[in-house]
Amino acid sequence: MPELPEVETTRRGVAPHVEGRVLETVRVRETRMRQPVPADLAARLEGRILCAIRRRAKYLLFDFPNGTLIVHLGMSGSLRVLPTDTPPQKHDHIDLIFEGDACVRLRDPRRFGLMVWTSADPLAHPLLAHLGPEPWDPKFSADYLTALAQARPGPVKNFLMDGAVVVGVGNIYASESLHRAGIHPTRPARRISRARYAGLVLAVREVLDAAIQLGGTTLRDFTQEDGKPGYFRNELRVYARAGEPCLQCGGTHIRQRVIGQRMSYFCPVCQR
DNA sequence: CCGGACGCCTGTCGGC
DNA sequence: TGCCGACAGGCGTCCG
Repeated sequence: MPELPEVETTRRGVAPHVEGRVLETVRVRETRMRQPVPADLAARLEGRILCAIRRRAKYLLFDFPNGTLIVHLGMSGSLRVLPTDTPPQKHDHIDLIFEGDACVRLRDPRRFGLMVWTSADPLAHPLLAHLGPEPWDPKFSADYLTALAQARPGPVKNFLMDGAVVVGVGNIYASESLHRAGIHPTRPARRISRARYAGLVLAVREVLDAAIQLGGTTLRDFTQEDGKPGYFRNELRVYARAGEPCLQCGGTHIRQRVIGQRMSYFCPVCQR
């Protein structure tokens, strides 16, 4: 899926087309997602103005005057902005059709994503309430990571991908951030110094910022709102590069190994 | 409380 | 060429 940069890319791409516009029609072709798409979605949304699209972690929040549509892209989801008369293809599950011929279309082949409604504060919704800080939140600091890590004997990669620690860092950007910070992904989180966590905080922000600038990373399913892929794939230094030379040291080939049930990539020389 | 294993889905790819 | 298993960007749940 979309990790944070892909979700933010989607938000930035979609928002200018539809913010401030009336949502005229909701078309749901498939309700079977991670959670069922609510049957009353059209009744709640049609005729309402979309105030803004926010992002929290990997969730998109479509704010309407009467509540918020919470969208998650799962592993294979994407949103496109298309002319209203564009015929849907396989796995195009939901259309939000706005005035001015702008159709926001959700495609999600694996249906791990979701689209649910809340009339209350979306940040207090059970899906969002227990999430950790955004990567750019000052709270996400070396002191914070060092303190949390003391209770975490497991691999730092798992620690970094835990949404209660920091949000938005998935499998690609965990490997990339750890490589840039020179930290081995299997190193126990509690065995990492405050100084190295300071470097990791910077590395995470640097990688995510750069990825957002390039429209995210497309491995397979992800597309930007206009259908283009994310170009950060060309900037990946370790992810999916097993066997290739490390761009940092040049003399070592990138290893791959399953850590916490997820494939991980690292340079055994640059990362300790 | 924690981490680890597993399941949810479909599509694709590599090996035989 | 076809079949079959492994694997894929996430995350909630269950179990020990």
